[in-house]
Amino acid sequence: MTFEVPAHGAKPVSRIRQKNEETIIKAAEDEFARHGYKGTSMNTIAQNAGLPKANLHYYFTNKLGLYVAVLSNIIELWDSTFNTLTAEDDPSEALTRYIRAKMEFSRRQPQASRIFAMEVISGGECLTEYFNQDYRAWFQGRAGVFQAWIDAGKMDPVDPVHLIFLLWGSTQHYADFATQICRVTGRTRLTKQDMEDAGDNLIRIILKGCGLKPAI
Amino acid sequence: MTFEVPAHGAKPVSRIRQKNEETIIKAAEDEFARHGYKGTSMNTIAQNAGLPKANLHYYFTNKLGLYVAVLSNIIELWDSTFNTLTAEDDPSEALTRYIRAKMEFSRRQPQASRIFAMEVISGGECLTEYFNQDYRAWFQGRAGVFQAWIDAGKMDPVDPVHLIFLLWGSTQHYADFATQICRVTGRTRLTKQDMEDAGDNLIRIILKGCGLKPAI
DNA sequence: GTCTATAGGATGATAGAC
DNA sequence: GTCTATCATCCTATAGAC
Repeated sequence: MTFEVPAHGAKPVSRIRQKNEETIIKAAEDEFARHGYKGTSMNTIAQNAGLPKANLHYYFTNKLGLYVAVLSNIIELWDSTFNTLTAEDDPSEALTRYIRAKMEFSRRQPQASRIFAMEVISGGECLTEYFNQDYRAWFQGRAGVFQAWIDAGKMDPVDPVHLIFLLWGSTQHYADFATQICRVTGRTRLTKQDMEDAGDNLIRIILKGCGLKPAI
Repeated sequence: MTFEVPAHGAKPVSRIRQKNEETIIKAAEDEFARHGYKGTSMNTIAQNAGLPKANLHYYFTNKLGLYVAVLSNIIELWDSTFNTLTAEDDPSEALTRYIRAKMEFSRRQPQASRIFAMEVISGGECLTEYFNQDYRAWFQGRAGVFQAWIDAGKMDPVDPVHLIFLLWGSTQHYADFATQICRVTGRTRLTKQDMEDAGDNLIRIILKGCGLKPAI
């Protein structure tokens, strides 16, 4: 268990506040993923969190504030998955690891993926802070890793930027479109095995498509 | 110009009704794509359509009715793009054509793609009619085309079902996540050229990844 | 810190004149 | 078929007692 050490001058975060905020954010995540920002009411979140509605406003002032808190939470998770690749890595191994990590994310955090997707689809106004200069630089850095591999003759000269979109689109699809996938394949939900099969398939096609030998 | 020939006993569809319904659906599409179902108000749609709010209710009774009408419209477009592949086709040519068609759809009908995506992400309750037995059979048929190619030794033994999800996910990403793509690449919008480059890249990687020689 | 009661605003829907 | 005026509902947010 870790203690919150408040910065000098900042208010200490009480144990009870931390716990309640977590409960509320969790409940909010489920609702926002299912019904979008507007489609979610503070009332429903309060019920799912087992707290009176006024408490949500006590902790988060606004509905928008709560939503942004949920989004920030998601983005922390997002970033943590994103920095596994370096130019020194073996391309096959690194790409395999990355695809597995993204599929694992789609499996374990589908709501997070969906909230992020809905936010981006509807213009992503709450993500302007996130989609800033740093983000663009970070993205160029990621693309640079692929470019380094290409320049070293380790993989085909594909467009690194579009390769990243291919990786994102194909892996996130399993979280965001799970409903459609289940309907079409006659499943009620996607099992761990389903997701691993999907990941293996992506790894096989994308690696070969980039002129890489499978690392497995 | 085609005339609407009403079925026996059905009400004739007046010229003015047809025109107004089109105007309303178009305005509704823009709003639903941008703000989702709940986030869209009949008031705003009416303003964008240049009609008084009460007219919307005259033509569509419900907000839900209007939304379903918009969705149906989208699904017609959807289906028309989906039946280009047959087992007799050359796999490389057919896949190339299919990816191009999907990218063209993402370019020309991004709102349609986004509305469909948001509906699926949030559970797709309005699509239960669409996601029916026929849909599943149709999907199996599509997968069967790939399986036939595999059985004939024309391509690698990839999982046909997951290949379809790869095609869908990677192409739709360019419509649904256009905001993120623009932010990250420093564009204000995706041009026709951007989309063609993206399509070419997908074609190169996916065809090679399935053991197919490029058809171009 | 917690919770009830309620203000204040927006929205879907309809009645009814034209 | 068109449009104004209005109702009823729901939701965010806050005041104020405990």
